[in-house]
Order: sequence, then C-alpha cells, then structure tokens
Amino acid sequence: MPSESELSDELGVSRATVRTALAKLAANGFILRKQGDGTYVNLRIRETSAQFGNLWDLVRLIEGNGYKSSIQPLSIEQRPAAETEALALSLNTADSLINLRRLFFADQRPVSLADNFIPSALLCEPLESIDGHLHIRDIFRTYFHQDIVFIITDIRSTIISAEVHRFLGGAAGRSILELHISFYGKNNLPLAFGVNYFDDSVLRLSLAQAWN
Amino acid sequence: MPSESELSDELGVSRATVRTALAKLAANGFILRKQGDGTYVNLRIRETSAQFGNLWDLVRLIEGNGYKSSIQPLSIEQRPAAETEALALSLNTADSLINLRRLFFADQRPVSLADNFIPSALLCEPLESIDGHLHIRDIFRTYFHQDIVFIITDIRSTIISAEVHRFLGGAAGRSILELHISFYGKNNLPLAFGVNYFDDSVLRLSLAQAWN
DNA sequence: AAGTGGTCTAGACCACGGC
DNA sequence: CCGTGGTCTAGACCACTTG
Repeated sequence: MPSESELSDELGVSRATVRTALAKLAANGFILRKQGDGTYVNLRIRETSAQFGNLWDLVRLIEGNGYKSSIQPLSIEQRPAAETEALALSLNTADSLINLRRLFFADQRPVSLADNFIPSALLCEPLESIDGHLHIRDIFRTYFHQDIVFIITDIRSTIISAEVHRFLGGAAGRSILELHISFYGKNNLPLAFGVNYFDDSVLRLSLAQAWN
Repeated sequence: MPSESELSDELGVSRATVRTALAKLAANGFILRKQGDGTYVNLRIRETSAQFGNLWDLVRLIEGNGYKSSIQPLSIEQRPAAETEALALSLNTADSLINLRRLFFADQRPVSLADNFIPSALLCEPLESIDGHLHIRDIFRTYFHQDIVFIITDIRSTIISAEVHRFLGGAAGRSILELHISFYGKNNLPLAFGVNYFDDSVLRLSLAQAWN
C-alpha cells in the first residue's frame, strides 16, 4: 500500500488522521504493518468469518458467512434463579430472573440455540412487551434501559444434549461449541448471562490475527 | 479514571500521547471508554485467560491461566503431503513436508496436542538441528529464516480420537476443541498449517470484548 | 542513505453525556 | 452548560528495514 505520507498528500489530510484510519484497519486484520518496511493488504482476510469487533455477535457472524440471518423466539419465562445462575449474575439464589430462549437461523437452517438469563429486577417494561426478534443489544436498550458495555466469553466444547438436538437437528451425539457469555453494563454491573449452543459444522468461526 | 487532559497534565506529556496509550489498553479490554462520559477500569478482566493480542498463543494462554508451561517434542518427520495438507499450504500433492508433533503441558498436565505441517522447501537448516522445545515463532526465525506475520484460526469442536486420547488422557469419548491454524509470512505466503487438539476442561479459553 | 512506520508536541474544534 | 472522549492539523524526531 502507499506510505502514510503519500496517503496524507493524496487525500489532503494530516498524517495523524491517516494513521488513526490505518490503525483501525490493522486492528481488524485487514492490513499488516511493519516499521521500516511498509503496509500490506491481508489477502486472506476474506477467508475469515469474524473480526475482533464483531466476534460472538451471532447476527453478524451468520451474515459474515454469507447467509441471511433470522431469529426465532422460543420462550420468555420468569422463574427463580438456580445456584449457578445466581452466582454468574451476582444474585441471591431464588431471586427472580427472566429466561429468554431463542433460535438463530442461517438462511433456513438452525445454527445456534441461545439461552439468556437476565435479573427480573432490571426490567423496566412489561415482560409481555419484549420482542424476541431483536438483537440482544436492542432488547437491553428498549426494555431494560441499559447499554451493554462489554462481554466476557468462555469457549467450550460439548456433546450435543438431547434437548439441544431437538432444536439444532443433525447427527445425534456429535460435538458442538458452547459459548458462555457474560454481559456487563456500566460500573461493571452484570446485566445478563448467556449460553449459546453453536453448530460449528454449519457456521465457520474463524478469525485473523496479526502476530507480534 | 482521570480524564485525558488530567493525565496529560499530571504526566507532563501531550494529550495525543495519552490517547495512544489509552487506546492500547482499550483494545485489550483493560479499560472502557465512552464519549461524553469517561474512562472506566474493567474490573472483570482478571476473569479472562486471553487477550486479543495473545489469543492462540498456547504458551501465553497456559501461563495466563496461572500454570507453568512446557513443551514436549514428540516427533519430527519428513513425508509427502496428503491432499488436504497440500491444499492448505498451496503445495502440490506429494510435495515433501515436515510434520512437527508436540505436546503442551500446564504444570505437569497435558493440555494440547499440536501438529504442525511445514513445506520442506522452506527449510534452511538441517532437519536434525530443529529444537522442538522452542516457540513456533522462534522455530521459523531460526530454521526457516521467516517471520510469521499473521495467522488465521478456525475454531471447531470434536470428539477426542483414540490417537489424541493417548496423549491427553482423561475421559474417553469426551469433546475437545480443535483449532486449525494457518500461519502466513510476508506477501501472504503460507508458511505452515497446524491442528491443535485443545482440552478445554483443563484450560479456560475466555476473553473480554468491548461492545459497540 | 533513503524511506518506512512509531512516537511525540501543542494547539483546535466537534459530538456526546450528565447535570 | 460543562466536561468528556473523538477527530484533526502541521509540524518534529526516532527506530527500523531495505537497497
């Protein structure tokens, strides 16, 4: 690629501006930079399905693989928290939580069963008004008046359970990815905990990383 | 956290310098920033085992989980490439490649079997001189005179095979993570292809991401 | 030696959030 | 309204790679 000075001349902006733009491209793996050498285009980036910014955003991941995404809400229930759920959400056992269960499709094919657990105490609108088709980000904005600031994801491997198999289909007893996602808002407040059963035989989860 | 202006005053540097430093912290999830609001410390970052820069760097991942890492070389062989291997490395079928097989330990416990495939044509030193205890980065520097510039990783889930089970132990028939890693050098040149069988019951693979 | 990206300064204005 | 981070300018020097 042209050097920073060439770009700033051609585009009529300062070199600092060019640098911030190139830094964003480099952070997502689109270009590779080396001091004293130059800036190079990553020709393999199209072989990946995710970038760091959108990782674990199922909708973008499905569409990054070239499919059309859709969400089917399965159930929205309110019930007392089990011990592990309470722990993840900093709740007391038996505090009320909302369990939102949804199925994500790539084209017409189910690729992920997502279970989300949210403390009932955070709800600002009637439970019945929740639209399960929305992106989790918009669900929090609209019905909980909270912004998701960051998430922490655990990646695990598991054998598909009979219950999950009912929704995802395919071979029984095969292994799938299990992503445990903790959602946090401002002040490091736990907003939700999610378990995603993710069929990696349908959807590739791949990403590029610069090394060193 | 203090604002950018406060930091630049207190530290006696320009605001631009403060910004580049904070940007690096934010990219790795250590701090969270919001325009018009402020900069906040991510109190949960210690619960993660990986940052974006060191993801899929097994040595750092093992030590990030609090273990001591060690590498046991199992075998270094030279043989013709099978079809899938040739495809991944842009070789012709039956071109010679080097198969480096190693076992990674966390403390004394095996956590990952790593198979790496490298075109023989890239080798610059005698095959026998290769030290299998080294980091893959140093193996390429020393024996192939190449720098790894970026990698692309596929994350999959699989049932542990009898062969892998011999090395990793644990319950037979359980599911593990299978990471397919392509290593690239300058000019988007494929340097190597690796398959990592990764026991996620021993080592947590978790990371933080800012959202939006 | 020449050119690259990396770091840095000392200013300026803008978009956004909270009060 | 004020303070925050986001963007931008027009310079400067340094560290590194390559021919």
